[in-house]
Amino acid sequence: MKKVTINSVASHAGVSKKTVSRVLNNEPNVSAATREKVLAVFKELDYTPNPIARGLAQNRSFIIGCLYDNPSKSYITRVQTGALAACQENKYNLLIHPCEFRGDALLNNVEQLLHTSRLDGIVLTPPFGDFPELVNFLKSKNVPFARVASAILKDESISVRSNDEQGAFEITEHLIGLGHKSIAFIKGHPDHSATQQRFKGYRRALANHGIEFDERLVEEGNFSYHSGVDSARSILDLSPRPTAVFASNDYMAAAVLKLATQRKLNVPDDISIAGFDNAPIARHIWPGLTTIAQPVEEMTKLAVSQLISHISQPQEKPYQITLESRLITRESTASINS
Amino acid sequence: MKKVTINSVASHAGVSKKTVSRVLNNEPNVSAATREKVLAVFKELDYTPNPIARGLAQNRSFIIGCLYDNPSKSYITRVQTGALAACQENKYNLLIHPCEFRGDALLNNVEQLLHTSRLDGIVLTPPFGDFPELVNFLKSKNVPFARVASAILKDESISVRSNDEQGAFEITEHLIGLGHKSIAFIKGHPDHSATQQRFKGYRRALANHGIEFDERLVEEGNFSYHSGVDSARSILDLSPRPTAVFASNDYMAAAVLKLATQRKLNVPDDISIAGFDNAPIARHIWPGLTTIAQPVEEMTKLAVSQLISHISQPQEKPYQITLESRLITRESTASINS
DNA sequence: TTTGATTATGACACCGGTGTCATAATATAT
DNA sequence: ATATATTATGACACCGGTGTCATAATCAAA
Repeated sequence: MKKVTINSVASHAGVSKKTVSRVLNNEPNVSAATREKVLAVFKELDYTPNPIARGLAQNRSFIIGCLYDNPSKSYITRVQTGALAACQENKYNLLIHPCEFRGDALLNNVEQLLHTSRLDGIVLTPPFGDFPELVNFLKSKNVPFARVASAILKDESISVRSNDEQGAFEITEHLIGLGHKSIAFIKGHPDHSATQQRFKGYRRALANHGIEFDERLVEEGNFSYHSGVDSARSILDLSPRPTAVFASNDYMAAAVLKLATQRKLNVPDDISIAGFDNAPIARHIWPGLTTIAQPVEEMTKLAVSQLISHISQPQEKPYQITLESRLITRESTASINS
Repeated sequence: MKKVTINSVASHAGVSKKTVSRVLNNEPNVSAATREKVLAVFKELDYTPNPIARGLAQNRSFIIGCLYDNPSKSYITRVQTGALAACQENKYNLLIHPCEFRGDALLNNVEQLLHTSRLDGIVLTPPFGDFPELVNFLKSKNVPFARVASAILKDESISVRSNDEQGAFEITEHLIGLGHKSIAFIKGHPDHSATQQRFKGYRRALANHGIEFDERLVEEGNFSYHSGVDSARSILDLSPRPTAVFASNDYMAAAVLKLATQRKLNVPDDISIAGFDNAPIARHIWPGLTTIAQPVEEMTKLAVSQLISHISQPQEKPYQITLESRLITRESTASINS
């Protein structure tokens, strides 16, 4: 099976390769007859342009890099799904780059990545979108990038996020509506802007309902299941014990649930537990976790689409957008009197 | 900042670009002095060869595709981690390709993928390594591929797997050792060869210990949590109820655990539950699941390394290797008398 | 019909590497 | 010292596309 290139198409169609190239790229100044002829040869020979050659000529790789460092596998998978969807629509490839570095090592690692892989753009998923050094580094290198689920920045960068503060507010309000007044809170990883946002939402809900904020009910977690276990221990040891716990993500909430169950506490009768993210585990455990669902795939897809169109048309103005999240109630939260 | 290419290096070092290329690729016939000189210029100019140009010249993309369709996000992440490790060592990129197609649509989809992305090779993760049509298709197209966690094939293809049959045997034996004689079994997805292997291990353990195989204790699942719920319902409705359940993966085992707990059964006192894979959920729930751990990252890394070296040195004989799995006991299984 | 503007097309260089082959430089054998 | 084998190096074409520019073909206006 011989290779089909632009040259074979050109000679087959009896035109120059440049004309074939014009048809390929929908450039103007090709007569309808010629266009038809060339398109027919495309079909006949089953031609697909070679992205490598195109990349060399245009100094592009058609590859988007996706930077992540997240303990939640399900979150990563959702991010990838969204990013892939956008890439496939635009004939781009996605290069995944898990990365644990911080500080200078991070910048070096990313520089290395850009240098060797010749990425056309890069998606920053949490927490990377919230590292000013990294964002400024990319700006200084003129590398197009998009930020997903990161804090709003007063600049021209592409950013798609969801309303963490509002989600946390709603789920806290849900607990308050069930009669809870002593609601413990487990924070997420301090590097993630979502951590601050969710905490803010929690406090705003308390304030809105005249419940005094109590420092002792707040634990520092880092989104990992393990950190949730530690926080859960402290919270369940409190006396009086809070009647509800709101953990900043579902893994930590699951840890609270596991520990509570180990201690023969009944959830939700003895203690209500709420999470965040609607990770698969939220419905895989008993009782199912009340949580907040975010459109992670959609966020990422939007961000990557926008990134790609920005790469092709740099004049286009990038946008920042915030999507809505949604409260999902399951069995882990109940009225305090039930 | 001007671009550094092989030409700038060549003129800077006062040699031809071909000589620079020789140094780059560690080719022979370069004098030590020249080599030093060129290497110094590499450092001085911070030169990295352009993989796109190299790819065009050698008709390679330096991209490995990873085909998957698996309900378990954690499994996918582990596969990706292993594949990435091998790719990075060899300066390859990994293209991830989730794919739900079957039959002809699958072949078309893969052909499309190969055509447009110019992959140098492809990794088949479960269940794709067990689709003869796909394997034969790749062979006929002369596309290098490696199979991960798939059944042994009597051919020359690269394959790395773990011993599912033995793992299932051991965990079943563990249950038998605890005194269980009525052990239900939930099968996995029929497309996966692991499904048959695990079932075989279960039956072999029963036979080895003189326990009669009982068809009624076997349920058909598909590795998804949801299928586990259905199977769990049937099993828990049996009368007499089995004293133990061995599910072919942890998600289905978690479903059994959830349903049992909902029905106020005590695990493991009323019923023991065992899973397979050692997914994160196995230790995120209470009680933690007894399960079999497999070296998924290592398997995939080995497979991809082998694939890449096969691409560079096609004469090298590909190998098939089987790695060991390991029993992990947690709280979900206990002696029948306890 | 002639002229000028516009559209269609192709020749050719270029992107940044690698492969082939000729030749220059050096080492070894006679 | 000469012939021969071996090593080192560079010139040049090529991979498969795109960009630039010259020119041919077509069309509208004078």
